Amino acid sequence: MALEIFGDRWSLLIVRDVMVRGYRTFQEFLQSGEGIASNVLAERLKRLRAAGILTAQRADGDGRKICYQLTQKGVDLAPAVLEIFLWSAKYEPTAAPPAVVERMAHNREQTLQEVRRRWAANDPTPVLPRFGAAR
Amino acid sequence: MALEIFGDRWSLLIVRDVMVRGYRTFQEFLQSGEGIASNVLAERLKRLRAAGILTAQRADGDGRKICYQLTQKGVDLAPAVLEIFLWSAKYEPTAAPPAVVERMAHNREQTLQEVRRRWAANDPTPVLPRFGAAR
DNA sequence: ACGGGTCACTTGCATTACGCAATCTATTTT
DNA sequence: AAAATAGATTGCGTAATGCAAGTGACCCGT
Repeated sequence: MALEIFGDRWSLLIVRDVMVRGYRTFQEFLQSGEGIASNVLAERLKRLRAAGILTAQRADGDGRKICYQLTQKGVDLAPAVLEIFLWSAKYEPTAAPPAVVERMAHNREQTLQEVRRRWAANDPTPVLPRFGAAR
Repeated sequence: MALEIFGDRWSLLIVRDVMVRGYRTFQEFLQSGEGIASNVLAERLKRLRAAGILTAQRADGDGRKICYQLTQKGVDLAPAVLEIFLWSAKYEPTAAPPAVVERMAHNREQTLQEVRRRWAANDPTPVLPRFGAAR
């Protein structure tokens, strides 16, 4: 059940960060406040690419940066990520404002549409603002 | 994002097994074909109970067996489990018949209702028959 | 009521994964 | 050219995992 890929503490978190927080680069993932180690991050990014969930390319304008993006397979995880987020919001203390959670819970399809739209448009604007999204 | 609880290879698999395959006992989990080790299984069951996702009680009729059940918090994971299952069915080889997957994808709410109904009625009949559910 | 089997774990131990800090190479900035 | 930055990689100690064997409680047929 996909747990060969997501059966660890970090993979889904990375997917979520690129999906709803608009993260693109190694540094952004590293400094996301979750505390992943750099070697583990490198290994997970490699694995997510191998699994066809992320793609990577050098950023134009800065040849050092590598720009990670979701594939179709990756963005198709949006419903799962959303449901996990909603469950977490219900049962765990979260920094996300209740109003935002409420809106996402009642407009799931609209929220997903928005995620897909931003993905298709390569729009890195966060779906969830900076308040810690889903801890 | 709940990954302190599910950030491992086995926890969600256990939840799925009790949720849709009707598993209740240690032996059933152990022999589910996934290959979890008994010490790890014991530890995960303990953790899921501590997290308030499972409860345990001795089976009436056999004082050796311990009957694990989902809590409300546990059954509320159904949407997330369903979405992960659908994603897996789409992108991984699965033993589940395409017709079944199709039906679940198009009748999500009905499928979830059925899971909740069986949970409320304490009905261990598998939602997914024996074909390997969601590998 | 005794012996064998079942059930839910535990224990011991080798292997693997992880967290952390330091280091490396390529590229960009000053 | 020198310093800084980005994306990793390496070394190492600790924690988690897999595997086989063992433990104690309980059931069942004789």
